[in-house]
Amino acid sequence: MNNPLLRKLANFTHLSDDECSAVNQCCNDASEFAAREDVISQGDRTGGVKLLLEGFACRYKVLEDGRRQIVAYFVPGDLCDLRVFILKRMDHSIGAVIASKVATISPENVLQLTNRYPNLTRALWWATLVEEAIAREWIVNVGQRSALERMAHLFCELLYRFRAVDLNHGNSCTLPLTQVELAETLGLSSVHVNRTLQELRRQNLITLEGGTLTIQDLEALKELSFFNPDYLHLDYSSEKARQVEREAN
Amino acid sequence: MNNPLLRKLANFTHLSDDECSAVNQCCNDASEFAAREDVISQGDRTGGVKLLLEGFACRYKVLEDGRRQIVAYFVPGDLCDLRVFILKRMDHSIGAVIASKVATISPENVLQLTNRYPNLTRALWWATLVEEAIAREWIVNVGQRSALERMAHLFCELLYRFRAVDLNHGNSCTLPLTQVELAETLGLSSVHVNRTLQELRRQNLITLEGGTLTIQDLEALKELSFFNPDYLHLDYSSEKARQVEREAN
DNA sequence: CGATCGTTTGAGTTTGATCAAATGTGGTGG
DNA sequence: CCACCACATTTGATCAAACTCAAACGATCG
Repeated sequence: MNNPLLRKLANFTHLSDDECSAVNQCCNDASEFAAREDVISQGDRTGGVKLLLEGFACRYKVLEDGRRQIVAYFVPGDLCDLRVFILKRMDHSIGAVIASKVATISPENVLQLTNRYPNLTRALWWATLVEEAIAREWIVNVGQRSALERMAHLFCELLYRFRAVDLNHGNSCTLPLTQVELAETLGLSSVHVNRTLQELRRQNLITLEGGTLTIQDLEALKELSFFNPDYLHLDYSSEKARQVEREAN
Repeated sequence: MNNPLLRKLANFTHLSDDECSAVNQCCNDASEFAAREDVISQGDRTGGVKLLLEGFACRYKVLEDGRRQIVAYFVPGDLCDLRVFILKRMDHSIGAVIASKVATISPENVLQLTNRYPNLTRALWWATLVEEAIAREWIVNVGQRSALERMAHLFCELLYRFRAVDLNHGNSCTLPLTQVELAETLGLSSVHVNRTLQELRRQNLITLEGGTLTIQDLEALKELSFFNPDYLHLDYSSEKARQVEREAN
């Protein structure tokens, strides 16, 4: 199970060996992208579905006057909308933040998967719904939360998402963003990001260095930012919970 | 064609009579909601897919301390995620802003539609993708744009969306929100919304009274807010364009 | 060893928030 | 018809959060 997508989907349901290998076969067409290289750019014709296998990437939009807003992060296992190919052109860009490995699943393969494996299809829909929920939460984040809360909330979300694909190390995960990029994510200036980071460090809530984020006090960070993980729908009450239980015994 | 959903989908593709009547049959189970009444609340078990037939509604999330963020508007013809029922519980609420008529399409009916009508299914996917694109644009809006730009951008979007379902009157459309609700949409204080509205009026760009928004100078408003309608994927280059052309001749 | 990029710091400014009060506006009941 | 109430809008004054500009500092890399 070295496919992060499969690890992610396991949070929603159990997948059969058949389903797993079908997914794996679709991921053969993978290519490498350099740090800060676009995987696909605003205005491009849409093609297959992009799946991040390794690395870290983001969706972003650029305004005519150059302002940039990052609207989503891609953690390994994340894919862009299953149905992108329905649209003619991309209305935003996807860029690798660090060197990344991205699989492209052709429209045909997507349709084959969804035609043959209903259970897998449900899992992919789940992933899509979670992606949408995250976008909504980001609106709440920039719309309502203060700079400190905003950043804290983002960090909580990231840890949860890395955990969901087993790519955390305890309360640490990779976060290879510059402060400028963090600013473009949070709707703040880079100077203010710097000061907000310092404040979080001062309160001994996090450390962030060398592209690694460590959350020293997750509970405090969650409380500070009103973080409620429900929107991630990491539904440990179902399959995975039972599996976790079995392993625990 | 008095079903706003069908009018909306016509922006993407031509639907056969069969497909149209299939959709219409699914909309029989409709109920009325009073102004400011919740259609479905955060934490509720998910049920069928909600489709707004008449009125105006919004998605919103409430933080523990009472702050509220509206994360989406529903214009007639809009539906919430086709696959909500995959999730156990709602992570946000949907509320009627004014008295509204909402159809509930059962999961079974959704599955039947998508099994039988591939073309219709593509159209529904398109609608879902547009919804996601709007959410991303809202992140850009609150993240990067100034109060004035933000409000102008929202108004442009609204007009385009009402146009897409033929519910505009020239450059006017319904906008039955209080300034407090506008504030909760734009991530501003209600006081500042008031002043920003005044500024837009002072520049003779809009009027807003009695729940009706009129855009007096759409071009100027678009320019002011860097509004680029691409993200709405109202693809007049395809079917509808041809239809419009035919009608024009 | 410059050159480049990212981070940090300081000072001054601006945007937008908060608080408080006044002013419409529509609806209800006497 | 008017008094009253609830609610929304408008205005003013004050204040804080966050931005901008500018410069310095520190890594890393060819």
